[in-house]
Amino acid sequence: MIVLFLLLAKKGKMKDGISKTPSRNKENTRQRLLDAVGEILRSEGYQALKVNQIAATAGLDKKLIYNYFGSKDNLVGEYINSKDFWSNVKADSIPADFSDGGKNFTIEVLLQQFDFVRTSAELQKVLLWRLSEEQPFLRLMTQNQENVGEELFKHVMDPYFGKNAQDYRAITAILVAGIYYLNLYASHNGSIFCGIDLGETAGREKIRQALSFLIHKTYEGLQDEPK
Amino acid sequence: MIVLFLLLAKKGKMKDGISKTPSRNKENTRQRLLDAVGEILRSEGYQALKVNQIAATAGLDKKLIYNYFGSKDNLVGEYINSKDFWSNVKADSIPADFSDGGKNFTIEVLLQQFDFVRTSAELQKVLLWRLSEEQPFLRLMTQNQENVGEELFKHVMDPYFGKNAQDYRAITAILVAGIYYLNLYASHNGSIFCGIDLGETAGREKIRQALSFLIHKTYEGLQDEPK
DNA sequence: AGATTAAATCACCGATTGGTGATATTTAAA
DNA sequence: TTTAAATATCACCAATCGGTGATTTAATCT
Repeated sequence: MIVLFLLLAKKGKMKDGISKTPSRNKENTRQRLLDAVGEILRSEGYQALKVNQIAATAGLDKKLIYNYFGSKDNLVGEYINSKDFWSNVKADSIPADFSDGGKNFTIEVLLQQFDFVRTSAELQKVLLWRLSEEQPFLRLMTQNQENVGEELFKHVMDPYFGKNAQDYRAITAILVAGIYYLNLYASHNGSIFCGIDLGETAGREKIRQALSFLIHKTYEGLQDEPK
Repeated sequence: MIVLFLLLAKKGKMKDGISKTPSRNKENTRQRLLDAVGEILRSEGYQALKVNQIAATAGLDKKLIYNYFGSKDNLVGEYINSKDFWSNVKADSIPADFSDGGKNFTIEVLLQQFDFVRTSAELQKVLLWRLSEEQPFLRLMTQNQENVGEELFKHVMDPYFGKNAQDYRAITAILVAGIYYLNLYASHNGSIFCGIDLGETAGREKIRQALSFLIHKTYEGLQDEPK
């Protein structure tokens, strides 16, 4: 009985008594390695993405990384490319009307982005990674992000703000950057920044109100004012 | 003649023909190790702060790190503690009058901070470090920063904004965080963020104007408006 | 000058890193 | 059933990591 179990287990036909996909399967193995990358990235960050670690997490031999992906960078790159981190920013994500120059849409996206970055360990790790290393696949991801944003700016905000379009972009740049940094900061250091406790609901609510306030004032003050 | 030169050089009494402090000097050696930490931090970042690397940069044996500091962390910690990264934010750094609730002072500090982070490789590396690892001496530095800011908020801005004090803090938190992130971003990734090129003078000028604009609007709109 | 002590170097340790050639095992085809 | 090919594992490599005991070198004191 025990022998039978071990035999089946070794054949990869069993897991908790339920048969699973055979382990000796190229596609399945590739996916397990890709999944391991995600798991490590989320839990420990890019620094922990070592070949041995990935293989151990996947429960496979590290040689397979080289067999199926050629290198660790290729494996990691394929994982990153398979993800779409900016889906919630896309114009078609929320079928809003842009008659207000995208004001409400912008507020919506910023607040949404604030919560998303806060709750997504993976995005946090990737953002940090992007600040720490220069990797081709990270460049690709960055280019992707810029393209998504450019589409919005060009068709919605630029026409609305006219000659002040660049000023509006600069403001959103600061706000988005602020959203990123605050969340990265809160995750690793004490969560108090400028006296605001980002670990508390009240503190985060203040940040949300501030974002909303700043966008409101921007749409008020930047529309007509020359220069 | 050659023998004499080698002898003197070996004795550490010569450098480019000029006598220097003797190499067999505890204080001097400690300082050389501390200096090496700074040099590596500025040029390669916290990830490169390995024991072997530090010793090699200082031109000394790594054993001395343990002899004089006990551990690498102690050495690095002593280096970090010896620095004051927030000198330009202190209230006494610029003897301004705060009759405007610190409005001009705030703008001044933010713009100054923007340039300082941009041009200081060391501060950038430390900020990144703080987002990546939890280290006791980084906690200390963070606490220091919070204390400096708290002093300003409590005595200058809080009284001015009254019940909206927390809202003002949230806004500055976003702006400061934005300043940090934008500069970190520009150093490692392509310098274009939200279509603003941070590598160009023009792009950075837009950011400065945006900071100034947002503070102006904040002082306008947050002073009287209830809630 | 010789002895004492502080300062610095050297040689080595076990663990971990990325990477590879040889080998074993399983599946599928003949 | 035998063979061939795909899949996965194993054993090992050189380089680097943090860390330490033994030793050598230089400065200081008598």
